[in-house]
Amino acid sequence: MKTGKPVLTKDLFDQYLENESLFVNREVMRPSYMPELLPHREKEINDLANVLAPALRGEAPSNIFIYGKTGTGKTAVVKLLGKELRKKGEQKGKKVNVIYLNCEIIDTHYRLLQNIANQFINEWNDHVPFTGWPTDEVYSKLKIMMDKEKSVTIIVLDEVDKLQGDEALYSLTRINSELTNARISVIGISNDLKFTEFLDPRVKSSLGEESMIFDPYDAKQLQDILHERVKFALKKGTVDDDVIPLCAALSAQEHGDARRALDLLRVAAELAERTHAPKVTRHHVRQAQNKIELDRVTEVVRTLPNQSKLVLYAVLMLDKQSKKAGTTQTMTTGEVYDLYHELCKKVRYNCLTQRRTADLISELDMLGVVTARVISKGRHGRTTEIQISSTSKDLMEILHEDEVFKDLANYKMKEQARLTI
DNA sequence: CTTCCACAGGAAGGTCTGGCGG
DNA sequence: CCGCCAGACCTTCCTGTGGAAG
Repeated sequence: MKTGKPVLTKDLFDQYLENESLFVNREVMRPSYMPELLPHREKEINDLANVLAPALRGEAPSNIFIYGKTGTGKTAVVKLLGKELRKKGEQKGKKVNVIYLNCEIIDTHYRLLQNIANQFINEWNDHVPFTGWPTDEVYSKLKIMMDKEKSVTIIVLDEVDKLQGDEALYSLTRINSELTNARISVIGISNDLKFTEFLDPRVKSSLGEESMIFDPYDAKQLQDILHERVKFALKKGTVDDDVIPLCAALSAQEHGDARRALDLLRVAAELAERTHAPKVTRHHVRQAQNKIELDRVTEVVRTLPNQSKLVLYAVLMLDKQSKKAGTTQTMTTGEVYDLYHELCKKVRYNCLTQRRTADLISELDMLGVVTARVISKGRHGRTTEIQISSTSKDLMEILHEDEVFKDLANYKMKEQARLTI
């Protein structure tokens, strides 16, 4: 830089490498990381182990359903036990297959069977293509493959409620009676307690032989989980004493979601690192909370339908205007609707009714983009008071990404009358 | 106390899309 | 391919209402 020459990339990276990193192993803090130790899930691990144990004697364990909110350790427990089971099976000479499938990605009957079948390809060289075969044929092929293997297979279906239709589940439960040498059992994981209510009764009875519920963690338990991970993820002494309790408390308020707690701490540490701070502090946690929330809101706004975007645009314009005038930053349904109406004409959209617009506003409220509450102004009627949420300051730019809204960037509001109110 | 504003928000019905069984 | 149905999305019409002004 002193010589005026362009900075070489090498120097840039050198600078990065010279910076002391707070992390020892960043991966440990990511949601995808599978820990060896799961604090406060000992009971669940034990119970599930008891259910699965028959697999080691070559018998099929009961099918089981596992419920629990996000971040309560369902997947982690199942994966951990799957690993153990495979290991133990090898030691004992009883082969146990554990196949983990996420039904959010593998969501149709065909793809489910295809994926299971392809787990066996290394031994028998047949391969099932990702499309082209009739589903029945995949099914019978699968049966042949499994019978040749003569082993117990445990199929884990994560997010099983995302699976389309129940034929897929039905055929999996039916398969046992058509196998001679092999056995399968199914573990279904879901965060929807009412999921089984809508299932075919036959599937329901055979699949729900056992069930387990994972309760959310409380703040104390979350602290233990965080401590356990921090040991491996961050350097010693880089985390202030009050940081972990804070992360735990904030996440416990939500749902007791361990994933959130870890995210919070990881983002906080990343922010600290970026500002070359020697330690992660409370301050960073607060910043992290804002960042996570901002990222969430940004994503929500990007994927909003255009009419909702336009309504939001009107809200943002009114907010900007009232701030310029130094008045309080709230507005009413009527004001928003009037401006929205104007904007509609400007961009040649067909304008929705006030009734519908009111619904869109309350949707924005539920998504946490704006805050809306019903108030009465006495003689001046009853209305909803709207405010943009604290994290939604710079949403205008996101809306401008959309072609339709670009033209509005230099659009000025006509009416000045309400400034005097 | 009554009045009455400016909406809230429920009910019912219309239109369109997309999946599904025959 | 067609008819059917469910559900998303809107409209029309409606009744209900908190509380400052009168």
